[in-house]
Amino acid sequence: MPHDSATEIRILDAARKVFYQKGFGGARMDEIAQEAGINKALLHYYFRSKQQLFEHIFNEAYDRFLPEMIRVLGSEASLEEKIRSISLYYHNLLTENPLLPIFVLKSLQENPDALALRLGADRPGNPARMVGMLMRQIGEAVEEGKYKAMDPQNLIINIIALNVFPFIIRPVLSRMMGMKDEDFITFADMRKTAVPNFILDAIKGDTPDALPPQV
Amino acid sequence: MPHDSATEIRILDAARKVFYQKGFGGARMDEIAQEAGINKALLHYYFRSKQQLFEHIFNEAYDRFLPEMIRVLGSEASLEEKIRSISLYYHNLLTENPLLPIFVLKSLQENPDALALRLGADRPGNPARMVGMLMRQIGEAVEEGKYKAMDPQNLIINIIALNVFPFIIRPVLSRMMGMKDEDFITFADMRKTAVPNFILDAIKGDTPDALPPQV
DNA sequence: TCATAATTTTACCACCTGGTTAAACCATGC
DNA sequence: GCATGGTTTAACCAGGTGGTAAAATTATGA
Repeated sequence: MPHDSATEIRILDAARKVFYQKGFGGARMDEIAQEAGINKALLHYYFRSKQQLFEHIFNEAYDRFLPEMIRVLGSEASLEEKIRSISLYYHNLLTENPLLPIFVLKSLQENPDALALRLGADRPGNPARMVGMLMRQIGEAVEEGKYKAMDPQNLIINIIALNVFPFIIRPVLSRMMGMKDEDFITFADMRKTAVPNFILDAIKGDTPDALPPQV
Repeated sequence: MPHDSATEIRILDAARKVFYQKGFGGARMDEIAQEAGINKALLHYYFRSKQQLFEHIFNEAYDRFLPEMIRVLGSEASLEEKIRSISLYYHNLLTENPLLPIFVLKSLQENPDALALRLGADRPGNPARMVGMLMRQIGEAVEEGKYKAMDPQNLIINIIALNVFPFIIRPVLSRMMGMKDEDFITFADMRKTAVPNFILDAIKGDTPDALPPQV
């Protein structure tokens, strides 16, 4: 059982690169091998199958990006502080790993059930439980009259949407609005404060949630 | 050259279904043929190659969902009316075609350049031009003092993000937060008014865009 | 009715893909 | 040196993939 050998690290680096770009179905074992500077048989020597190699990469991503998020959500900070922290956190995470959102989405769509156990597991630090905590905090802040009445679940989705979406549609932005790489970086950088401001203004507003449409 | 024959329609229905679910790379010609109740050779008889069949489906999606959006953006309505209209429009579109966003994202990532010409073409009704018009309208409304100072591009991304994102992460919602199909429909239905209210409160708020983070 | 063209099927091919086998290579200890 | 065990490679295989050829079937019109 090899552990942390130079070869294994090179394989994981290559696999991460290829899987992130192409997803499970689109990735080719030969391409990963070539990217790692070895041949395909050796790849199977270290990781028995494509599936096992993929799971290494997916779990690694999961373990890398979740703990910090859980720390933020579970802290004693105020709602405003949390909203600002989450925005900064996503900004840093996605600037360093731009392909992460699409990778997760693709994986979840290609193989929904295999990942369900991981996401749904009822252990401490479980994301669902953390989201539940944040929802309670939102509910309390609303009852105290700090913010207008709203559905906590709705707010959480909005927070994540505003922070993650630009990275998901980055290719659209670059082709449709002619946004170059440096433009995107400037844009994303500006949003790391503009987004929490936008959210905080929204939840302080006076329009109740259930207002019917006027068009 | 066959046109609109019953077989061709069955093929397009089948291709739409399979391509939407699995993307270009994941789709199998045999599966499309079986779904259409014919065999693979006939598929190639109607559409010479997988690539051509795929482009039919992609262009069809593009032509179906864009004109109405352009009509909304190009109308004489006020900014508030447009924001409400866009939210309703996305809600209807994505409720009827839940797989559309992921299909577009996947396609754009798999084959970015082939679709660039379509998105970037400088013809009237070109999306980039419509977005430009909306950006000018936002800028004017801000100058009139109706809303706080903000970056128009930022607002457009926020509008789209809040409307589209829930449909993109629907699989996450169902597994992580235990949201059943009927729950999601209720949730999305509520958002079609909650989202424009959220946005309008946000842009009426008093926090300037450039406030530095406080955490 | 029957020739002609359009439609549909059967059988097939070349190529790619994940995975395996067996042999070769190489470090280590004696 | 050389035996041993972990590491790496070349060669290969079975199954699946997009695509094609040619025969069979069905519609069309004179």
